[in-house]
Amino acid sequence: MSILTVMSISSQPLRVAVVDRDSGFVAVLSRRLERAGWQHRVLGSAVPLEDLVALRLNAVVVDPALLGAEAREWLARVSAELPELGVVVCTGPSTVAQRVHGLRLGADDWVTKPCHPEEVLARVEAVVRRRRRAGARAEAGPVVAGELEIRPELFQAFVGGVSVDLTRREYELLHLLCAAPGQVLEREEIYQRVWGYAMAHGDRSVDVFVRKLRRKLEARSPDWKYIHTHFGIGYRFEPEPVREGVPTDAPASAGDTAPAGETVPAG
Amino acid sequence: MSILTVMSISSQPLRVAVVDRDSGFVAVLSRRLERAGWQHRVLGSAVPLEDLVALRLNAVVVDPALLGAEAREWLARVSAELPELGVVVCTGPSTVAQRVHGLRLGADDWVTKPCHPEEVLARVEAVVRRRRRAGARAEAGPVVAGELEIRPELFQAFVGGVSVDLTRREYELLHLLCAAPGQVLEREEIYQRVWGYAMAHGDRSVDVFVRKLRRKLEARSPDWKYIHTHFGIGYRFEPEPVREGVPTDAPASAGDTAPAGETVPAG
DNA sequence: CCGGGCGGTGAACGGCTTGTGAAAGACCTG
DNA sequence: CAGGTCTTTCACAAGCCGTTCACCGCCCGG
Repeated sequence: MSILTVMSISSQPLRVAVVDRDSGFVAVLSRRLERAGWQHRVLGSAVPLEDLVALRLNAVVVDPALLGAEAREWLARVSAELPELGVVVCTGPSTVAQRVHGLRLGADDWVTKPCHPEEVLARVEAVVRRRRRAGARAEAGPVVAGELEIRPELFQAFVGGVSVDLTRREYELLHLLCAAPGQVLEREEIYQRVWGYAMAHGDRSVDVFVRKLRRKLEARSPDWKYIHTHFGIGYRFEPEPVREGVPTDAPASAGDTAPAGETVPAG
Repeated sequence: MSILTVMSISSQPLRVAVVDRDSGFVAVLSRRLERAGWQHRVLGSAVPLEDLVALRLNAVVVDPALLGAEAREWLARVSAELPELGVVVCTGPSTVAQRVHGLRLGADDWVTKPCHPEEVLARVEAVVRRRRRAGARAEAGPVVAGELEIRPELFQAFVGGVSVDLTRREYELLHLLCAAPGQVLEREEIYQRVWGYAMAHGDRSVDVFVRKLRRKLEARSPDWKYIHTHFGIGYRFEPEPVREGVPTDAPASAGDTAPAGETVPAG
């Protein structure tokens, strides 16, 4: 219980529609939603998809009994046409509901009444969280930086087309650096954005992970340097790596005059 | 109510023939079809294909018991000559072998009696929808990944042409993984899409079924690794499996450059 | 030239995640 | 209702990863 409360507090308010006629259920759930600070609207019957769009909802809690025989179709359309909208089916103990569920209609989750409002909230949150993450990953286009390629939709990084095995932190750190090529990122900011909270004084995690990344990347393309150190500040990612050791003669002279740290790519 | 309007627009009435002699079943289903506004016709025995064409049907619900010895041929011909026509086989208790056999001959789906008329309707709708956009989408098309092949129309998987005995959950999990080769899928997403609802905290079902799949697959092709673990994230399926233990020397240099991590499948 | 601070690096510890076998429970079948 | 299969849950083992620490080298300011 207390856990659920904490969770709903920590998450930002959501916009939810409840499509149900069970007055008792609606009343309890409604109160709970209000207490969580979520904006919600109770609907006595299903509405056209267009109206759902107009409500700018994050999720909808619906009893398919109100949808009749078209429940399946409705849910399928919502799922297909409103990818941002989470759908939690909330049914009575009927067996038909279970069959419908078995037929995989397109809802994200289901709850059987009677149930705790807490549970509904928790499931709605889980569904929305998942939808958001999936959407974000699908939206975030691939990042290409020289031989290096990051594909968020695959959750993977590639060097020269070959996938690099990265842990979660490694991947997120590399993604962050790659997304801002040529830009110097302060340690504090890196930590904040990868770890999600403020860096404690004396924490060396960022350094250690930069080390790990360097090792894994340079194992693939030796004598290329992707991550540069800025003393007293942080790190910088270079998409067009500068060859170390042997300075590539031709570019070297031209390169020294102007571009050294510059982002200006092959162009 | 408004939803009904939406629904009737989206799922237009279908034309269905029911080939069955089970009077109880036919009566119930008939009434339900009428209520859904579908035009339907009950046939006491199988009819020549030409007549089916004349009826301009969207789908046919048929008990193969009525087809007698010609059941196989009939189904095969329907499948071959009437690609627009969905076929839902509705039988009494049958073995998996019989079902698979029927599906192999061209049926799109099957239901076992006794069953809820809702279920029949739902399956017919699904089948018609699938047929309508067939060909273009690989929705129900076979998935081929290296030696592994998945044929949704048979509900079966094959390794090197030999079928693998999989349970429902195993099959669906493998299908999901295969459909996204090279992609890292998070546990929550896997659970959501295979189980159909949100994963509860601490649920280990995905792990257990990955274990089962690994065991069955690797029993067929030892020292090949299909399913890779991404610590703290989820799993990834590799269509072009990497041989474990001994790094294949010759292919290693050539192979590393291109094929390994590539996601781009055949089509 | 020297010293202090900062970053590089390797290793080790602890916690958390996953692998794995088995038992309990749900479901279907006969 | 009995028997089997499939699914879920549980407990323990194994392994990985993230963090921290210590030491050393390097950069920068004096």
